Amino acid sequence: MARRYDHSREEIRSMALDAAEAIVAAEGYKGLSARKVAAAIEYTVGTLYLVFENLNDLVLQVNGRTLDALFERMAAVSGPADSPRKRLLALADAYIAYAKAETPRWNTLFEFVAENGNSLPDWYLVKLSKVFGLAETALEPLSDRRQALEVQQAARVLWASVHGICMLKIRQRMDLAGGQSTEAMAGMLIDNFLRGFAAASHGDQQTE
Amino acid sequence: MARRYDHSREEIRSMALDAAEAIVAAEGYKGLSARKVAAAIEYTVGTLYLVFENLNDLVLQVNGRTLDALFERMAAVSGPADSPRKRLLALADAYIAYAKAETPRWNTLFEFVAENGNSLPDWYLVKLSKVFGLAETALEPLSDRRQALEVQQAARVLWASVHGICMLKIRQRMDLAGGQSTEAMAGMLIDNFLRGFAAASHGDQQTE
DNA sequence: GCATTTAATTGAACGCCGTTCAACGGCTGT
DNA sequence: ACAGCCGTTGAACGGCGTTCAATTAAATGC
Repeated sequence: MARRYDHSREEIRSMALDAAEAIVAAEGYKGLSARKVAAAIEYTVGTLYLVFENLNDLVLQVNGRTLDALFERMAAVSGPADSPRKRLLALADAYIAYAKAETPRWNTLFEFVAENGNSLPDWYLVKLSKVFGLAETALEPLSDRRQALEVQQAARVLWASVHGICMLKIRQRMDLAGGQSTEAMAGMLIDNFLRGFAAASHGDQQTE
Repeated sequence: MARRYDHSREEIRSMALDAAEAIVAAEGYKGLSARKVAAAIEYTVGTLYLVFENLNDLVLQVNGRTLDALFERMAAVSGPADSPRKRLLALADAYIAYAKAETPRWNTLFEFVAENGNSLPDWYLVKLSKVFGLAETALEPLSDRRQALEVQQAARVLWASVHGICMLKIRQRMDLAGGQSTEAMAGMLIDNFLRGFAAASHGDQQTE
């Protein structure tokens, strides 16, 4: 049995990604294997290696799709008419909602990363930047009174923080949150950070 | 070759943990295997399973040690004479310094977690709480003017956020930080959050 | 219409992995 | 001297990622 040509390379590629996403959603990152993906699309392992460099590559593509989905969901709630605070809260809620709804997929985003020596391809970094960019865009109106770089840095600090809160809650189901919901924690973060950010004029220093 | 009795169960246990820590430090979590640990302590795989439930159990113990080390380092820099802000900044710096110095060990803390269905044993949660507790203690002086619960929640939000920042920087070596150092990002977070937290009296709401 | 080339696909093979457990053989008590 | 104990072994099982010679159907040339 060879030379079937039922599907083009591109078709096989997307079938494999679909199958991999389904397996991850059902069994998590750990449950994913080349043999399972191959079986699901009714090809054999060898074929997968014609289309993907290796399993890491496949997972990276899956994560790329996840980042796209995340971006879509977040972009949909970010109305330009709203205040920075409202936009950030909406973005955080959307992020948290996605992480809760698609926990295995979201987890895979981070369970994977550390493996290949910390070097991610450019196309992946671009997708990541797009997600971060939403927070930056939301904060942009503040650039009147503040240096643009500082606002950008604030957006990234805030977004990394929202992610940290989300991580804490979802990964370890901890009672370390003091009884707050993920959304409430993110809200507390955003409110206090923005209040502090607005209060400080550029160059201010706290001394104690 | 049987019945050597060179070492007690407890000795084997700690030798295995030492070996596992060394392997993780050298090759990361992914490089760890039961066979490698066994070879390093000059026993065979079977023996490991008399002393640990399974490999997950072994890694959990390793992570327990990591949390202990983290706590020690952080506790050492947290002087009660300092202001909450200074203490938090010092804690964040110590946390970041540990994560940088012992990156594979620190990464293992989070690469492991999601595996066993999100249930962590009590002794592990206690160790985690101790680390979080340092941030809570640092913020305690604020409890004069604020409800104790709110201060505790703020500490946890802040700590999860510091972790998120650390994660972002260390796991993906990203330029998504806008050129700031990890310490600068954590400092920006803490300064703005605390300024905002101090400015808001209890029950205040931002409406826009 | 047949033979040859081409390339898509296979699946066995390699060396790993976590985990289990029947068997081994020094040690201890009698 | 012997039996039984039990700490320890290591082969075995099923699964993993990855490779690549072999297979075979389609495309091409004649």
